[in-house]
Amino acid sequence: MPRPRSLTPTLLAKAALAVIGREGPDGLSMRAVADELGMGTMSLYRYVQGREQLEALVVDLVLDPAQGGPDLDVGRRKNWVDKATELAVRAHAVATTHPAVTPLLLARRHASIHSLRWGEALLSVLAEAGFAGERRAIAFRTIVAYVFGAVQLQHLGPLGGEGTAAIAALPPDDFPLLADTARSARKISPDAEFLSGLRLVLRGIAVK
Amino acid sequence: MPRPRSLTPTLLAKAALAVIGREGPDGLSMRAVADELGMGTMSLYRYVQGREQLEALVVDLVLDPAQGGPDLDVGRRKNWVDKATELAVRAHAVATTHPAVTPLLLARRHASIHSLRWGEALLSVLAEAGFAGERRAIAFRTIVAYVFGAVQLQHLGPLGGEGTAAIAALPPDDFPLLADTARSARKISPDAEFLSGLRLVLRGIAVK
DNA sequence: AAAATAAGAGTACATTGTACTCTTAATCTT
DNA sequence: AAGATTAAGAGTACAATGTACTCTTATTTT
Repeated sequence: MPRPRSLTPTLLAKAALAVIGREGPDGLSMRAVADELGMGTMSLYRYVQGREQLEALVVDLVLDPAQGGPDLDVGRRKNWVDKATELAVRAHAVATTHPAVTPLLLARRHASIHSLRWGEALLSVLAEAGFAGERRAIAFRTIVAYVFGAVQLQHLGPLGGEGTAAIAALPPDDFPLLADTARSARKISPDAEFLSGLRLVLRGIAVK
Repeated sequence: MPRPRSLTPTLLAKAALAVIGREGPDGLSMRAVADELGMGTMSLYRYVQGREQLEALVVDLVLDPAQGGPDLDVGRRKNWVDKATELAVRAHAVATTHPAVTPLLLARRHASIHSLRWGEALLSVLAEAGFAGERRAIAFRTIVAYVFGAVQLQHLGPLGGEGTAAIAALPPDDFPLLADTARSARKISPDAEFLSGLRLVLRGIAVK
């Protein structure tokens, strides 16, 4: 009977994503998204409960496999390490392809169904590999901690980023190893760094 | 010639910490801190450039070894794995002792000198163990990624937390392994979980 | 054509960070 | 001892934000 809705959650999320893309993460506001859609600010509240839920929609959009999120099918690979690597690399790729969304992703990923599906997929890889009970739980949480820790590190730590700037501004004599590491790290691409670290983590889990 | 300052950065940080402790992380505001100190809001700006710097002061205070932050002396231990474990555990302990400060810690740790010192200490442990160049850089970043990923996970994921609530609200049939893992994880204390994961990571780094 | 109902617009307010200006207290000079 | 000096601190004001609440309007069913 009533007037039909003009938006879908996906449309809303895309508008928010466009705003973030144009104005950066801090440019996201209810007003900006409403303007992007040519609507009144308060009209958004017909679709989301508030800003938090809007952010959750963005995260959901980015993580949606149908929209470029991580594909969860790793059936082809032979051993579980390769399968887990594939899942982790895809998650990492998604998180770093949209750098402006990374903070949102880190903060709200746990509320996204796609994120849960990814977790379930990783767990099933571990289960197939024979992990069970507490050992599986630990292995799982360790991988997840590494993946999202690395994403966060990469977000803060790129060469032009705030982290490196702070280090560069310090007396290098007090932090010789940190300076040296920053130099070494400059030669490694973020993707290669992630992969190398991931191999170490998975190796530690794999060894009996 | 002028009137002397009535505050030190430490005093300011302590007031901010008190506010966070009483009102939670979202309760931190320039006004609240000023009230806590019995000053006008704008007077704070004689001591900090803005809110960001105030947050940095809080992080610095929490990470200060002289105030309960991670002690960096691990000379006693025999092998590098034990030393690295000690450093990681201390960092984890600090980060989780002040749960209300955890978000700040994760966001601004890189700007704190104490955090850099911790990094330098960890690197020197790795260097003594014979790691150098890219291998050392990777090992270092891997450990750091795990430590702060785990802190973040623990912050979001405790039983009463938002993460678990979201999982519990879902159709358990779609996420059998996730549900099972949540059950297994409930038996493990956060500290034990952190330590177990850390052992896996360090083992992966140690194996030739 | 009219009624019904949810969609969407508009207004208003509390909360925040902070720019700017004014007042005041402590020190140094004479 | 008194005044000059200078930064400390108070006060005011404003822009940006999230959102509660009310009013209007478009669309579908009767």
